[in-house]
Amino acid sequence: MSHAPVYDPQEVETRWQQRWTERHTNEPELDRPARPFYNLMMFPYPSAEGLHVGNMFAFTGADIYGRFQRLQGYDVFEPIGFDAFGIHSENYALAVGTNPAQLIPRNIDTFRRQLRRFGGMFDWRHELSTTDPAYYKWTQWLFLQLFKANLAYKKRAAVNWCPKDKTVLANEQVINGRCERCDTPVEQRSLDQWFFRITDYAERLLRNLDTLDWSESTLALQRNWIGRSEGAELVFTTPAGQAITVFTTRPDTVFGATYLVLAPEHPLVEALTAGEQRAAVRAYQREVQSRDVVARRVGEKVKTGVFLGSYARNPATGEAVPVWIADYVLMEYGTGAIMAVPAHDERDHAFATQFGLPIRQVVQVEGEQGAALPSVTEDGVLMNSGRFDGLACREGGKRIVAWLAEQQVGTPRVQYRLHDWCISRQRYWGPPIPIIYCDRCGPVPVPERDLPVLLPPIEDFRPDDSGVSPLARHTEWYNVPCPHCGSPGRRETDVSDTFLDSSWYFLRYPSTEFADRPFDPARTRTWLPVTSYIGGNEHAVLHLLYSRFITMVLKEQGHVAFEEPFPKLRAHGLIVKDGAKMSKSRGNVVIPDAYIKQWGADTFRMYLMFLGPFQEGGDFRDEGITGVRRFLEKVWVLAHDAAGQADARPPEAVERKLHQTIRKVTGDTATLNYNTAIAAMMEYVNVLREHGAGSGSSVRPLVLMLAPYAPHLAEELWSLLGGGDRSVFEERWPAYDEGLAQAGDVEIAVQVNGKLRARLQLPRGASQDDVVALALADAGVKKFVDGNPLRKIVYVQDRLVNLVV
RNA sequence: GCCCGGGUGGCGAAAGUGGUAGACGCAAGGGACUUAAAAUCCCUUGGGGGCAACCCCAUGCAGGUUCGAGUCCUGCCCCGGGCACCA
Repeated sequence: MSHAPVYDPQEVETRWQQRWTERHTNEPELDRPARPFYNLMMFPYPSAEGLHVGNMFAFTGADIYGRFQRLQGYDVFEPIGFDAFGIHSENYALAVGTNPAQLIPRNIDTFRRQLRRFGGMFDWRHELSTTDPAYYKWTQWLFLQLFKANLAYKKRAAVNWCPKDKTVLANEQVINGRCERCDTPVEQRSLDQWFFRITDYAERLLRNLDTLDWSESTLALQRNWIGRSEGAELVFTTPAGQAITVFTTRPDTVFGATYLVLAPEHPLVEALTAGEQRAAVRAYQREVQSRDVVARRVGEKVKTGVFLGSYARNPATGEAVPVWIADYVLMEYGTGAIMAVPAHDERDHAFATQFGLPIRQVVQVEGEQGAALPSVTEDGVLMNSGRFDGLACREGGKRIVAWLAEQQVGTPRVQYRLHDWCISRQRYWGPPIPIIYCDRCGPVPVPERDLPVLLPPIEDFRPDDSGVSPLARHTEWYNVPCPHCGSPGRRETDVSDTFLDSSWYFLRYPSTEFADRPFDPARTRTWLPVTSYIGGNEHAVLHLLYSRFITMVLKEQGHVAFEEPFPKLRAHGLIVKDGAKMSKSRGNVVIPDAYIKQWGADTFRMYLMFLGPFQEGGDFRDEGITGVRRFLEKVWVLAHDAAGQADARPPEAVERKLHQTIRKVTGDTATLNYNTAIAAMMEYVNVLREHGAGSGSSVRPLVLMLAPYAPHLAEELWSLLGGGDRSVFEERWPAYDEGLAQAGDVEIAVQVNGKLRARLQLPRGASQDDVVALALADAGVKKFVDGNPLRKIVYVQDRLVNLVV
């Protein structure tokens, strides 16, 4: 009969959260840590709705890992902050008609309260927000470093434009080619925008991936995004001598190139258009432009295009092939021009069929017959290709490029899908790009001593029809003297992309108290690169790629000593609701507050982790939560009972299970298999209860193992079991003894012809002869052996024996 | 279309290198305690057959390798996520 008091999670949890704050439990020594461990999780964007279950799932998983490492004896630094700039905040602010500068602090307050309540091991001394001038001063500084290194440049690029709202739209604000607010069809506009030369680093970004300990899924996403392809640039020449350079990954098929297609924006279009085609070409260019940036890509794949009225010479065949423009060729990739091989490319085939262009087969694939078959495989043999006939595609391609290179009309070439990073946003809610335009000096960087360029607190932050940021209306702010020559200048009015804010926040955390430097060299040496990064694959490409790029640049400039910020990264799974991603529009977003109130943070944390494998995610259903709560109550009672008893050595069966459990939980926690670690602890509790109850020596290790998962409860029970005033997180993770974990008896499966027929309970280490003899003596086995001679015996020590007859 | 994950009981899920499928939990059914209910505790629970001890069938589908396949190989189907006219 237990005399344990009632488990009241609210009371226990608030009490321990207070103590953690008072005693600075979660604040490691940053300057002289013995064993630094930087435990990073992806900082949230503080939405008005508050932290949702998806955030909590991610943070809990990362927090368990941090707490586990702390119990291993590391000085764990687990910071948190807020990614509070950006279009989401701004759109919400527009919707409610309040300046985001007023809204964001409120949202952050809510998040801070929720993050404390769930029991994260956060070092709040080092909280940061990207909207804090003390932070974005250094975001602007970062821009200046790239500018000075000639890695930032300005270029005209298309943006989405809503003609009714007269504003620039982000891609995510365009729904089916229409403005998400007013449903007006969106157009393209060309604006001068700032870009970072991330493509200069494409090869390094790709190659380094092989050295990183990352989730396979994240690596794959990043490799695809960088999108390396090998091919060649080939030159087609017009009778007038104009060279049209195309990029192809299949130079082996050049003999089948029966026409050329340029992107409608290609600079040569004007010069290549014959007089009689002028009107049609203009009309087509206008039509393409009238579509938004998104529709150009995801629109129907019906091929459209116009003949320019001119021809160019195929460098391989010497024949004149017609030159077209079509929107299926993109200016941003390759050279903006392609040679079309309709016999072996689906898109070219569709286009050629539609416009009656010739199709010539140049690859024969074994087993495939017929000239009209568009085969894109590489394991074919060349045909209709002059002296290259009969060569395998790969080999033939190489020789054709070499041959064309001799004539100066071919070069091997590697292409990346990755584009330069456009960081300009014609918006209000971001860090102003620190550039001043001067008529005499051109674009002049704001001197570092003048940073930050403060975002002015303006009344009307609505984007307007000028196509420039609302900041342009703030004349006091906008008009400044040129830092070079002092003549009247104008500020850059675009702000930078939020991804720039988040591309370096991990460098800032250990150094938040330094106002005069972005990151302190000594602190950075101690704490970086990040020891463990846990986050979702929604950031697999943009954030994780930009952070790597920025770190490479900082390394080159001597600001940091490493070029990969996250040597170890694990992607967690997605929490879905009723089989679908949670989103405001679906109305299936789960807010954790009510669950924490009803069940307590410890129960809710464990429930989220018990739902399924952390790295796979799962469907949120609240039915199972009661099982976790029951488990914690059992632990509560066991600990209270044990606290009142003499500390006896547990019975053998309990001791064995204990050591097996420590082994299992240690391994599973280290590999983020939290669901099975929890199951193992449940099994152990079941065994303890079967043996009546536990003593201190059998319950204390359980409390330690539970601590990362249910930190408040563990603290409470640890102090009850003699921990005194010390936090359980000052203790060490329990060790297991392999000998004690080994079972005395084992169950050996007996199979006849691979089918299970009996099980034998035997002492560990029984010999094959003994096992076979005992197996043959078993009535059930005898029946199936049926007097036949044994043809073969398969014996696996302490596991099974298979008798083959 | 391409690239990643997945498909196992009523449900969430377990099964180091091929070796006793379904641990752990939920739900459900039965029982104990109770005036009663809740809570708690005990038992049952993949499907089928048999009074039984046992037997047969079962890890998306179809083949294959093996003494033995949820696990490996080949070809499909379905679901989730990412990219998407990238030449």
